[in-house]
Amino acid sequence: MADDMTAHSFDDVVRIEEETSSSQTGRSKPVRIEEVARLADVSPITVSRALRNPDLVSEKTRKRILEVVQETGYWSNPHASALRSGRSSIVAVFVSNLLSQQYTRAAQACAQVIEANGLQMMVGQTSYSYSRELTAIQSLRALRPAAVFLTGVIELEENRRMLRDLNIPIVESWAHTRDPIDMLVAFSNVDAGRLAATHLANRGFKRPAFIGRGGGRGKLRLQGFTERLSQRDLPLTGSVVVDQVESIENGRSAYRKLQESGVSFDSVFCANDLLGIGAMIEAGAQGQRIPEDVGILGFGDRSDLAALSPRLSLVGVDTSQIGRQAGEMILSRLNGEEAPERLCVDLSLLQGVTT
Amino acid sequence: MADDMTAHSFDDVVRIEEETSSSQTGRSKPVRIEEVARLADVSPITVSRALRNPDLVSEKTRKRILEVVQETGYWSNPHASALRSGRSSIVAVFVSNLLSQQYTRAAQACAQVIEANGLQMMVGQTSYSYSRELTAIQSLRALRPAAVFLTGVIELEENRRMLRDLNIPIVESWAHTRDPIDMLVAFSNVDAGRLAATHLANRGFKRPAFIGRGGGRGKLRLQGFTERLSQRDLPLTGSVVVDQVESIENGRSAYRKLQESGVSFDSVFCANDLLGIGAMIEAGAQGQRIPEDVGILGFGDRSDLAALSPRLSLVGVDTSQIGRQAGEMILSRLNGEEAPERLCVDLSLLQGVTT
DNA sequence: TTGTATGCGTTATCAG
DNA sequence: CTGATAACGCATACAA
Repeated sequence: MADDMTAHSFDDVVRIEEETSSSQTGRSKPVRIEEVARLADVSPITVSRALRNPDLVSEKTRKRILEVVQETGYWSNPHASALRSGRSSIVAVFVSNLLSQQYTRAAQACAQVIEANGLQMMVGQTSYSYSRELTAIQSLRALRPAAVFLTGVIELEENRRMLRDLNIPIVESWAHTRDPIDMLVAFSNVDAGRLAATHLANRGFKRPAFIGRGGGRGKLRLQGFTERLSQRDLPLTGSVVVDQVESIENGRSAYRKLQESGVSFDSVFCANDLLGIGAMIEAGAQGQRIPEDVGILGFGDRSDLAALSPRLSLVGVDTSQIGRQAGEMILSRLNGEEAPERLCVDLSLLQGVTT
Repeated sequence: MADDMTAHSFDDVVRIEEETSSSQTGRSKPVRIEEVARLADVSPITVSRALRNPDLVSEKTRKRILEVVQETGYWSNPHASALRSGRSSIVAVFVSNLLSQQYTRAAQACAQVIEANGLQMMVGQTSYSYSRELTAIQSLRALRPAAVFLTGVIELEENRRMLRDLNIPIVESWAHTRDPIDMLVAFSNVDAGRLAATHLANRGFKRPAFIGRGGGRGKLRLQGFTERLSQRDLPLTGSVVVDQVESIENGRSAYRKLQESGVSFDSVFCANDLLGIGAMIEAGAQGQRIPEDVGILGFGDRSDLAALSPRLSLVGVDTSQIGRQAGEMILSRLNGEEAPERLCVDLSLLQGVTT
């Protein structure tokens, strides 16, 4: 089969010419502030001010300067700026995993907020590893970032201190913690479990079960789930703890495992992204009617799961809201305004057809 | 339901103390090259050389310098370095969409390669928009990146020129094009279609159909599919063109649409990530046996789809290979070595149970 | 409101 | 192989 695949064809890439190119092209040397100053007939420092603190420059000169900036396409050299001021316009964002949309969605939302304000986002990956975390923080520290946003909470005291010593706005997120390094945007994983239990109880299910990870956030979700169930005088009928939660297949097998355990459940709270979809698919494949025979409730990022499997009911978090909030907190602080130290992001129930 | 959700609990975040902290902490002023030089009893420039061009410094002094660097935790200031040398250690990576694992997987792989060599990755998003592309490129240009990697091909001539004028290694990717700006890592979308057709033919299917996007790469995949089918004396039995390819639901509805079109097909090539899963689920839900009643063939990133739906057969690309190759090409060029101008990434067939 | 003098930390250049 | 000197482009501090 391979042999007839050797020659490859060229894909059609449309080549688009610009309409009226007003911008200078082919320029090898970037414009410097000095040239702008010369053309606007002011000193370099006035240009600098006109761009960073417009209020300090008279209406008239400012206008003239901005015109020249336009014409020349001047863009300040961020390295020179950072070197002199000791602070760059880079906001460092550390995601736990670049491959998980939960985190990239937050990063993206944060980027939108800060980029609108002339800051740039730099994404790094901590890979759930303390040592990677350390290296990432070290090299980013050298860049003198203006602020840091993390999709997680830093646990290692040494890494916490290193970040704190930067003396810049730091936003941790994703989970509550008693003493964040600086600011925090979180949702409660325990509440997620409670909300799931409340919902299943309200929908009239009597024998709820649980599928999820045994540690970390999964554990917390189970804790809230169990607690609220007992408040509603319902038993936790069964539970399956899984390690692998990366694929739909994991959800299917966990569901089968729950069945094999012999308990008689009428509903399941699947406390992790893909587990819910897997359980739904497996139940459907077995010919069970949903939600008449069994109710399935998932958990995860609202937008992700709604796109992936729009019929699934789920306890949802809006992770892009986390990123947006983080961005806004950072901006406030950089502008010298007050910013909340701790923000709580709402969980919500997204009603599909499975409960 | 909401009212009993107001109080939130603190999640258990383990706080970990470092064991034996040999590193200096609480240091507010970073060490400068001057101090290292003083302690090693050489001039600053020798320290600089010892770190960047060890060969130019004698074994003995180099050893002494590196010791001091270790002790002091010296890390060069990238801004000062970039300012003076006109080149930073940042590699700019532009992904079309941060939310698509296809691209982030490539970015991640590229990061692994370059970070091992002391470079840092900065991720930007072009969002499939020419103007976003322009802004992103402009602000990144200011950072004087060492190289650029794009998960796509730049079409707008003005943007192409801007990148070319940077005079640094540029890697485009994802599709073939006649004249890349500099280097290219691509796979052939037409070949993907050919490979799909060959596979279905070899497996004995007689009436293949197609589901995919009507434009861009989808079109190219259909082109190759049709061409190869006719070479094997098979008809294209039916085809459904969709715009939305973001969810499994889109795949399910496309499959129904194909059925409603009245044609009698025995297999489908779904030329986009989630369409294949959707078709597989829908066929299964209707009680059709796979692959006896109908064969389903997907297309996409190997690792993504294997994780999401391991049973689906698919024409796969290893997008992390694209990123890795790009990273290596960049490194070669930065080290003054020769690097290939164009690299072709293999497509492969991942055998699941659906064909 | 604007300008002058100076230095941020590094590396290119050239000399030894 | 090593060092002295200057310069990268901007923003702080202070003066006018």
